[in-house]
Amino acid sequence: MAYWLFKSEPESYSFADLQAEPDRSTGWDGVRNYQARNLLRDTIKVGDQVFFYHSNAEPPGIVGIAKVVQAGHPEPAAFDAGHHYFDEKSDPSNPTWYQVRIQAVNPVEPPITLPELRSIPELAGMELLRKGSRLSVQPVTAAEWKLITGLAKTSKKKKQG
DNA sequence: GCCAACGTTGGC
DNA sequence: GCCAACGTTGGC
Repeated sequence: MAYWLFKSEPESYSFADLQAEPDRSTGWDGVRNYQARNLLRDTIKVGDQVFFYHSNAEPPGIVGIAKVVQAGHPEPAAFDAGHHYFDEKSDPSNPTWYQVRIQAVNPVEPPITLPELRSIPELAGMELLRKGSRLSVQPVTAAEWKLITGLAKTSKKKKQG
């Protein structure tokens, strides 16, 4: 069991969009970075848990939790000539791009914002907070996961009084 | 294999 | 909208 953080711009695909899917799940397609592709193809497994992060948002932050329901498999969109993610250089017999399927578990309400994450000394080494970090699929350590989900519960209790 | 040019990401 | 940081491309 491992932990990950997936970035998405809410304007293109939000956590609400994921929750609105018929089975609350989607194939995580459109990743066009080889480091992230390798994680999708080789490393991410069924049952792994995922922070759903909104980038280019106001504010950016973790807005939900999802889980992996299907491990890495070739990304169909890359072979679909009509699709935005079509890649004519990708050979179906040796696919370039991979996806996993994730399913919404629950929203994080209120979201845990980027400034909030930055304010926590224990998270100083987190990939997301690294200067210049752009990886859209990135590992999260068990300690980071535990700490952040703990924050989510705390803020939820506060909200409920 | 080097590296400049270019495109993208994503916080601010 | 700006721009720093990064990845990719392509000329040489």
